[in-house]
Amino acid sequence: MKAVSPVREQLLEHTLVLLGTRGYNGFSYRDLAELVGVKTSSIHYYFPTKEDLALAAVQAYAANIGDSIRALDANGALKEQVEQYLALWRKNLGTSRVCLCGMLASEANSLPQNVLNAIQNFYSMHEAWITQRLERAVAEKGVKLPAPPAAYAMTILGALQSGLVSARLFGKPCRLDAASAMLRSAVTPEGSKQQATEAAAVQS
Amino acid sequence: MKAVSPVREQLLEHTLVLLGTRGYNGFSYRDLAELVGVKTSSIHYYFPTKEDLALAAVQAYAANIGDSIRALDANGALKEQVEQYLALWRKNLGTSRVCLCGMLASEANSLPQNVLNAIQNFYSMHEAWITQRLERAVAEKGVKLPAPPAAYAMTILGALQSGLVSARLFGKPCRLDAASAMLRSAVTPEGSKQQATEAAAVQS
DNA sequence: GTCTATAAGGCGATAGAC
DNA sequence: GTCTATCGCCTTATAGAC
Repeated sequence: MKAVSPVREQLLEHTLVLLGTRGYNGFSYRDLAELVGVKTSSIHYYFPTKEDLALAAVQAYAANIGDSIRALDANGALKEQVEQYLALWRKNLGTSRVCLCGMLASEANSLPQNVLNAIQNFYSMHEAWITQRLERAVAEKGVKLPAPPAAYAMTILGALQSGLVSARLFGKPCRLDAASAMLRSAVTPEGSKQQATEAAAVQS
Repeated sequence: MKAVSPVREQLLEHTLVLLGTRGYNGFSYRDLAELVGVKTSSIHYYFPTKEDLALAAVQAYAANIGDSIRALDANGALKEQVEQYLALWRKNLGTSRVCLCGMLASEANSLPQNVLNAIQNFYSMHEAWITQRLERAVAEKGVKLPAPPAAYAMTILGALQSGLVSARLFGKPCRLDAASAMLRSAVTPEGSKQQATEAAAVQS
C-alpha cells in the first residue's frame, strides 16, 4: 500500500476537470493552483512541467475508465454491458466536459509523443472493447452489421466522442443519443429493435 | 465587385491553417503576424480582437465548404455526390489539420456565443446535407439504414470529424476510412455492397 | 512540502507617428 | 494601412528560505 499525497491527488483531480473543459492550451498553472488552494510552485514540485502533468492526467483518466470498463465484464449479459458502457459516456452530459482524451486528441499538435501514445492506448482500449461486443452480437445473436466489427467500432467510438462535443456545443444532451442508439441497436437482434430505434429519434 | 485587401485575405488564410492545426488557444497574434510578414498591430487593424478573427475565420471556412457542397448538387448521381463529399474530408489527411469547426467545437468553453452559433450552423448544414442523401437512398434505392436518416446523419458527421482527429493522432490516414465507408455503403443498395465493405476493413 | 520572490518571455491590445 | 513603442497582465519555470 503506497502512501499518496492528498495535494497531488487534488491537483490531478482538478487537472482532469480543467483538461476536459478547457483543454491543454486552455488552462494555466495559476488556474489549477487557485482551484486547489496552493501556489503554482507547489504544482512544479509534483509535476515539474506541464507536459508531465498532462501525461499523469491522461494515465489517471485512462486507468480510471479502464477499471470501470473491466468492471462491466463481471455481469454477463451483452445488453447490460453495453448499457452500462453508454452510461459512462452519459456521465459527461451537463458538465461542460467532454472526454479528456478526445479533447487532447484534437490538440495533438501541442502535445509531446509520450502523451499522444497514452491517448492512442485509450482509443485502442475502447475500440477493442466495442469490437468484442460487436463480434459477440454477430456470433450469438446473428446481428447484421453495416460494416466489419473493427471498422464499425471505430465509427461508433468516433460518434460517441463527437456526440459529447456537439452535445456541449448545442447545449443539447440529446445530441449524444444518436451515437448511443447506434451501439445499442448493434447488439440488439432485429425483432426487438423497435424501442431502440424510437429512442434514437432526435428532435431538431 | 467589392475591393478586397490582400493582407486581410492572407491573414484569414493563415488563420484557417493555424486554427485547424493548433486551435484557438494554440496560436497567437505573433504566430500569425510572422506567417504573413506583418506586425501584430496590423492584425488588430483588420480584426480588433482575437474573437473577431475567429468569427471571420469560421464564417469564411463555412462559406467555402458550403460553396463546395452546393457545387456537388450540380451532378445528379447520388453515389458521385457522396464520393465528392468524402473527397472534401479527405483533403485534410496528411496536412496535420482537422476540420476547423470540429477543432473549435472542442474549444467551445473558450469561445463567445456568436462564434459558437456559426459553428452550430456549420454542423447543421452538414447534417442536413447528409440527411437528404440518406433519405434519397432510402426512397430511390430501398436502402435499409440502422437508424432514422437524421440520427444516422449525425453519427456519420461525428464519425467523420473524429476520423480526422484520430487519423492525425495515430498518423494513419486510413483511420478516416471506416467513417467514409459508412456513408458510402448507406447510399449503396445491398447487392453491390461488396467493394464498399472491403474498402472499409481497417488494418490495426 | 510549501512558500516568497523572481526570472525571462509571451499574451492581447492600444496610442500615436508616419 | 502599417509601423514603433509600450502597457498591463499572464505564462511556465526556477532558486532558495522556512
